[in-house]
Amino acid sequence: MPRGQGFGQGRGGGRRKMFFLESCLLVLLHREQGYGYSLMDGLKEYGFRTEEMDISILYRALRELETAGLVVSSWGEDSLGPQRRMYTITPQGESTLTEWIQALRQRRMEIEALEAAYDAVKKNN
Amino acid sequence: MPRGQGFGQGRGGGRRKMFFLESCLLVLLHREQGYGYSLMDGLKEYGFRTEEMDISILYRALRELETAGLVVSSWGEDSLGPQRRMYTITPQGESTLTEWIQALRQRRMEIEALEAAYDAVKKNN
DNA sequence: TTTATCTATTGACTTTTTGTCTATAGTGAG
DNA sequence: CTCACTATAGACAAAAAGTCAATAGATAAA
Repeated sequence: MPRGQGFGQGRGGGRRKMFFLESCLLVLLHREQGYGYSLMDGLKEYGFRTEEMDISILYRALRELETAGLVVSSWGEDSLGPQRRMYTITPQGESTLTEWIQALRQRRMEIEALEAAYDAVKKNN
Repeated sequence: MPRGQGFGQGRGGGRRKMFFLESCLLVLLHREQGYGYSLMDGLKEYGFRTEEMDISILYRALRELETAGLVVSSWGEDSLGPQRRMYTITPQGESTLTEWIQALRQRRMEIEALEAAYDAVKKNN
C-alpha cells in the first residue's frame, strides 16, 4: 500500500519539490562551496524565480541536507557584514547526488512518456 | 514573496504529485472514457506502481477533476458487479490538458538542465 | 436464503510538507 | 546610540497526500 512513486516514506507527499531543490543545491555545492545567498543566486540557473522565493525555504533545505550528512557547514572567514555559514558537500553527499540524478532521469523519462502518449492521441483528431 | 515554482496558490506545496497523476488521467480520458479501476490499470503505462498505490488517491484525483469541470461522470451501463462511475473528458479538460502538457515539458527541460550541469562538473574529476 | 466474497466508490482521520511571518545577531554608517 | 542592512533560524498555519475504514450492489457457495 505505501511507498508511492519515486522515493520518500512520509505521508503528505514524501519529498517532491524539495527534492528538486536539494538536488540543485547539491549540484551547486558539487561545483564549489557556498553559503545561503550565493546558493540562492546559483539557483537561477535551474529556473528558480528567486525573487519570488522566500529564502527560509533554502535554509531549511540546507539544514535538512546537513542533518542527513550530505553537506557540512562552518562559519566562514571574515566577510563584510555578518558571518556566513559556508556549506561543503561530503563524500556521502556526492554519492547520494549520483542516485538523485538517476531518479530525476527516471522522472524525466516518465514525463517524456506522457508527452509522447498525448502527442500520439492528438494526431488522431 | 509568493507564487513559487510551476503553479498552484495554496501553501502546503500547491499541486506537485497530484499534478502528474491528474495529467496522466486526462491523457487516458483523452484517449477513451474510463472508470476507477480501468484508469488505475492505465496508469501503469506511465510508471505508476499501482499495486503499491491506495486507490483512494485515484478517486480523489477524479473528484477534483470533476469539481474543476475537466471531466464529467455518469453511472455506467450494467456491468457485472456494482455500478461503475464512467468519466469523460470535457472540452475544458482538453484545453487544460494542453496547458498541463506544456508545463510538464517545461519541468522536463529543467530536469535536463540539471542533469547537464551535473554531467559537466562530473567530467572535471 | 443466509453468508461470504468480490468489485467499485466514498468519506474521515492524520501526518508531513511547505509557505509565511517574525526573531536573533553581527556589521557599518550617520 | 540608533538605524539600516545582511545572514540565518525558528515557529506557526494551511494544505496535500497517505491510511483506514464504511457503504453498497452482485454473484457464488453452503
